[in-house]
Amino acid sequence: MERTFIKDLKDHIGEHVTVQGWMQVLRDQKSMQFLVVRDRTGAVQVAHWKKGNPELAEKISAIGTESALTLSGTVVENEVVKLGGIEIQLESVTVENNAELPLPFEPFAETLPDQDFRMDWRYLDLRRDRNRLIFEIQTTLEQAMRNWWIEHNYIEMHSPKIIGTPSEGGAEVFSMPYFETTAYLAQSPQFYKQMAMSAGYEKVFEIGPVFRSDPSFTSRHMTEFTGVDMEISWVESHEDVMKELETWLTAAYQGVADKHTAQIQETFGVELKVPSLPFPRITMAEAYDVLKKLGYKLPPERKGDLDPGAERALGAYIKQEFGHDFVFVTDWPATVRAFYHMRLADKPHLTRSFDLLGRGLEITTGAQREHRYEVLKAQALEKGLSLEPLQDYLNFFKYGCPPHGGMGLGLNRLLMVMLDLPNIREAVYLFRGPNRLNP
RNA sequence: GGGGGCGUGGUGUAGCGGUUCAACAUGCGGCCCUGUCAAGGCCGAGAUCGCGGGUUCAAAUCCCGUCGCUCCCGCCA
Repeated sequence: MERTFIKDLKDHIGEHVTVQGWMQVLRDQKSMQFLVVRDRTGAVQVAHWKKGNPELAEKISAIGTESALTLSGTVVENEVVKLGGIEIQLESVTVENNAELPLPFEPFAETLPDQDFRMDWRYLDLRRDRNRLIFEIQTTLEQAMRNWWIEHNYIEMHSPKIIGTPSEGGAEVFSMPYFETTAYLAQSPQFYKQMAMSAGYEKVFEIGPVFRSDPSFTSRHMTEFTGVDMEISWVESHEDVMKELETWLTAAYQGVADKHTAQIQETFGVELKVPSLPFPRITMAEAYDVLKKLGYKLPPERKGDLDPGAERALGAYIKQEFGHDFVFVTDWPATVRAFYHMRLADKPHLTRSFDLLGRGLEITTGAQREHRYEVLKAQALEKGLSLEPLQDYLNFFKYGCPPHGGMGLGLNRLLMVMLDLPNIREAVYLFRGPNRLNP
């Protein structure tokens, strides 16, 4: 038995074929039966005259919506058929199940079941073309990212996710028993990609899971998500990191655009635009001026930081002024940044760091790192961190670590921005949040 | 952790003190229909309106508590 994909049926007119897929609709009439069968490549109408084979007719009548089936028949052209002008005249069918669906499966429905309910039945929700397309796009996106890295001599790393010391110091770490001691789930590959700089790998990337124990109930947070990290050596400033990042991200967009532009327009109503280079850049000080001009009021306790509303306002401003979806906000105050961010030489209260906003959503944080052992130690102490648990990390910089920098990007957030998805739960295969561990 | 919103048949909604208030759509089951196509027509099953308490002659409807979901803020990617 050789399977034919539905998109290829037009090349098999008059031939006997076998098709495998799901039964989307059954129209069971007095003398005829019509099925719409869908596989990953499309949908086709299948017709059967009851009189010819009453036994088969009875079998067809019993097929439940969304049953998986293998069918064979002859492909015929028929311009009356609205679905592609062809149909299969059915000869036999094998049905894998007939159970009633717990949720409606309506490809054209305007209202979907509640988000939480759909997550309970995620494996059925994922069958919808729109959802499958998201993960086809994700696959293309990751491949384009990877192609670029490989062309530019990056080394891929897989750092451990079970770690002995919280990697960025906060309370937002998951801990777990680990034999006679306690282990933590990595909040980021931050320390390990910097270790690769000390190891002399010069340019590394990693795509891997990231765990955050934040009790965040928003449309853009998860307790486990896919992090995309890069780190490069011999940079002179965070500007070098931003240049690398924007070039790479543009290539990733190009990869998706080459393959999916039409589908994205059709399914998400979004015109996928490959961002132009360079991305707009704005210092935090300038951002404050813009926000003041826009009349956006930041609470005084923010102290040089932004809040989500300010980020959205900035994103809209950049879109209006520069026609760009992305903006780098640079030179963040040291008070709101991690201790390992390098400071500006002439303004030590500011860091050589940046966030990348996509359509007003924070998708990336990056910086040049402080690679000088003594300075790094001093900055850790200044933040009130104790050096002892950090010692393994600090040691990376003792024996000839080049100046370096890098960034971390949320893959799911990037998909949200790219496809204009309203909720990160749509941009992940299975959502994990404070109240969601199953399925 | 703080704040707002929502919880009505399988699913999505309407009703928001009494009077067709338990409805509509869809799905499901049955019957009808010579080719349908998001098919159509008729009939039917299916909800003590999240749960507990209170107010009232009367509660899906008002109040309190509780649980669940959701969004925003905090935190971040």
